[in-house]
Amino acid sequence: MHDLLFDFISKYISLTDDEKNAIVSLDVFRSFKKGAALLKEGQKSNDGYFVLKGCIRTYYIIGGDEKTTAFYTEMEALTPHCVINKAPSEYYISCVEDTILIVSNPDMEAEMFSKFPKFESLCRILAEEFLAKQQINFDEFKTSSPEQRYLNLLQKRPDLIQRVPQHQLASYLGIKPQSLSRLRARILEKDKG
Amino acid sequence: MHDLLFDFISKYISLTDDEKNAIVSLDVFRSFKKGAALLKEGQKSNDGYFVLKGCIRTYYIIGGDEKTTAFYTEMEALTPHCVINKAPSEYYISCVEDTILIVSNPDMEAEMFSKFPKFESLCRILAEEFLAKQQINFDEFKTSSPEQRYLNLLQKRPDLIQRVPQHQLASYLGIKPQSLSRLRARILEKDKG
DNA sequence: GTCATTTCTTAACTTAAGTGAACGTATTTA
DNA sequence: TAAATACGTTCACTTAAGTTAAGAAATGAC
Repeated sequence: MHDLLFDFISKYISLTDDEKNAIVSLDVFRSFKKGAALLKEGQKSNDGYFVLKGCIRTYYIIGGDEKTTAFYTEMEALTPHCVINKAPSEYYISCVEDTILIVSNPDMEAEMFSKFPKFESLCRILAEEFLAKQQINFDEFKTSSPEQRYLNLLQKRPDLIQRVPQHQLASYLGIKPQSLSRLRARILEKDKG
Repeated sequence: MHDLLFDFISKYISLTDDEKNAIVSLDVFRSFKKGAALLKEGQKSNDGYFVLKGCIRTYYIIGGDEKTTAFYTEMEALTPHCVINKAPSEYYISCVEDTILIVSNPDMEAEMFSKFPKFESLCRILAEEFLAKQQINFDEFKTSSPEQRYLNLLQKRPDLIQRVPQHQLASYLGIKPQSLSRLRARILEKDKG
């Protein structure tokens, strides 16, 4: 379990045994059951998440129905907006599967950063990297049709299509569940013809 | 000009005169004319940008036409994807108006970070903040119709609608210029009725 | 100032997504 | 186990975006 994390970190910076021990001793590894709620609309929280195993999603409830906007899987990090702007959360976060997370908070991070400045470098690099990736995702979303977005997802994150219910995928693709059904039927029809 | 920058930074961290001088002596302030190209598809570059005054945009050329995906205005930073992944750029960057930028690169940043670790904190905080903001933008985009997105933009960045040509706004909203024209006519019609 | 180009709008037609409803099939849970 | 709920698909209909084309208005170049 810890090795998963350290292998990942080693791609960016090298850690001494001291530093590894410091992380482990923070005791931040947490397990959650499928469906568990991590954050609800209106709540304030300081918790940031890093997915070691499993899958979590963010969703809004708009006009009574769920709009899933993001999925975070292995080695992806999420700092909810409410942690940054210190306001009640606009959205929900819950577990799509049984999930193991690192749960951190700003105080803990500040302490780690002052003890081991290297960690702040790591966080900066990860944030910049994820930001650039996120921008590309957004660009692709804007410049393609729902059908293209689905086909793109099929290429880039085929696991998601297996792991996640259709109606959650639909809003992730910016459409209604019925439209996703139809669109998939359309694609199958094309492949046949 | 420098005050613009220092006032902005002072919201996050406090700088000594030494540190301010270090920034100024880097000599990173650059002026560009409207329409100037900062980066082209296929080019490699290490330059990151911070907008002091003016407006720049990123765009792709897909099937022969421009797809504008982002605008950066005063006090917004852009580290192009090609700087992060060290590959040729997928997109273009150019100036929408006469613009004054800070142009930085990883070597320069590394030097500043080691001399003044505070700058790395600043960059981490800005990246995390921008990432959370970006996520909210993306969420809003996914969960709304083109018309809602236009109305939303009218609320949140009314300046853009003045500063930027319609056809660039259209792709920024994820639609064709004709659809934006029609959509605006539809809104005007509603307001009248 | 004139010409050429780009930008914006309008219109008619095509295509695909939204909507509301029905139905079969899991999955829960009492 | 039975009833209830949630999920995915299909259908008919509505609405809005894409496409193609044409023309008016603004901008830029010479």
